Amino acid sequence: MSNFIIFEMKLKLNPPQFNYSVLMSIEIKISLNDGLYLKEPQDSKLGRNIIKHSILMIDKFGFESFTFKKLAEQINSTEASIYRYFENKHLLLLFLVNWYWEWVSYLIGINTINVEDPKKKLKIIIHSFVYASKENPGIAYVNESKLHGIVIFEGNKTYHTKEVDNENSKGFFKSYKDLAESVSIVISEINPTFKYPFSLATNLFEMSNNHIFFAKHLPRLTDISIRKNEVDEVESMLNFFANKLLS
Amino acid sequence: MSNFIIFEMKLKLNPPQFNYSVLMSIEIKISLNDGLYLKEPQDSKLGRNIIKHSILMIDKFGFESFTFKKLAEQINSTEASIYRYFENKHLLLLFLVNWYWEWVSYLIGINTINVEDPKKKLKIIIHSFVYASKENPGIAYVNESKLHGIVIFEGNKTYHTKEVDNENSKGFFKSYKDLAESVSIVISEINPTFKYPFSLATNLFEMSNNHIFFAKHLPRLTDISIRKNEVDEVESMLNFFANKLLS
DNA sequence: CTAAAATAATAGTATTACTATTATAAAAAA
DNA sequence: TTTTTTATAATAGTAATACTATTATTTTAG
Repeated sequence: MSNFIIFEMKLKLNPPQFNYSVLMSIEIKISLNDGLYLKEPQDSKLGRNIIKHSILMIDKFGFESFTFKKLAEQINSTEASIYRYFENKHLLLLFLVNWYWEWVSYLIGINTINVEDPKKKLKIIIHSFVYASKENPGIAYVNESKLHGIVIFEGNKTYHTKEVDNENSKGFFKSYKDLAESVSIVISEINPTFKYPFSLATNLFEMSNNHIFFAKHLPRLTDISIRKNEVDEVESMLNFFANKLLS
Repeated sequence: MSNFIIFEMKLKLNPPQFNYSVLMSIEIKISLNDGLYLKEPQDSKLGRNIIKHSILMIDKFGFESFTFKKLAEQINSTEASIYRYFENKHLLLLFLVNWYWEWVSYLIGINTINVEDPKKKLKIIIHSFVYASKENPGIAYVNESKLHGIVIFEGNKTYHTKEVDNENSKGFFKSYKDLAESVSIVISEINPTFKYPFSLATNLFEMSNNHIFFAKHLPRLTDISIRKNEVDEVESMLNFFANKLLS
């Protein structure tokens, strides 16, 4: 697992001496394939700013009209400085999406700890797919909710390029594949004779994103409606599909 | 239905007179929402050339690196002339993808004529999703097989843009929605109590394209393998999913 | 044969996606 | 503390892209 946890202790000495308080903060750092960036953005203020504001800007204006120049203006830096962190905007998007895949894996990990029943596990997995954004906001420079929006909107542009095979060989999709595999294991625990555990795993993930999108933008392509709570409905639908297929 | 058929008769008079032969050709013209183009490309030689070679070039080099300039060079025309047919390359892609959706609808239409049993109908639908390209090549200027490749690779870029809502309101996705609806009707015939006929319809279509792609480029995301015949396998998988869900 | 329409040729513009160079500021090492 | 290293900012420049505009030439239709 490429997630790890840093415990950081801050000692705040209020004047006068002896009258002090101790503050403890826990921070999760998700570490990703280092081919995705030129310089680890999570380790510097500028880097974290790039992450933070690229999420906000891509969410707001869309990936196509997002440029490093505009981002630089936004964070009062320069195009050249951003290029020292990311080779190009496609790899920045890939970084963000990988971050999201790892985040979902992490959520599934902590929420299924001590859960034995694979059926319950799969329910939690489905919940994590749909509600990944609403969980406790873990990292200050990542708005998980908007990042989820980006994954829904732009996620599959990361692999629908002529560079897939090349990038795949460098492990740029490993986080997604690991996620799919861990889900497929649960699926096989529920029904060891089920022939399509990987396909179902990815399909549940893709379907979750697709139908949240369809409900909002192309409602005639789905039975989910935003009039009710669309994410709840998507969750029920995925549970229904999974249960029926694995029964 | 926006498909119609033109019967055209060509009379070839071989010199000398009286020694003649008659040649009859049937051509299908798929007509699409006229907001997709500035000038109907199917009605002129240059227009048909644009369609033909844009399919070949997008399939070969990918949508991102496809430009009107390169296309113009390829067909010995000019950028400006292409712009008289299509406002921009995104709308050209949307035109092509709509053409494909209509083509699949057309195939389903002719192949399910006189078929009563909705289960058989759904089987034919799934076969059409997977094998749309291998059916009789209908139109000289469209390489259906490569167009299917484009839909697999670039299809969902057509709606993952900030213009979706605007373009949807102009009916630019009508062909897809009509296709989904016609499939959903068959699904409801099979099982009238099934709660997600539209979702299943689109999911079967998307899944077909996704898993053909995954098998080739991200094999750990699917159970389909290219070692065997991947399209056949996808077809079996979709049939299994549909049958199980509707049972 | 003429008029109208379609296409080609050519030129030009703002923006994008970068690369390169130098100056300055901040952090780490001596 | 000073020096050295490293990170960032400022500035400039380039090839390609996604167009628009204008005029010339060719094709088609009446």
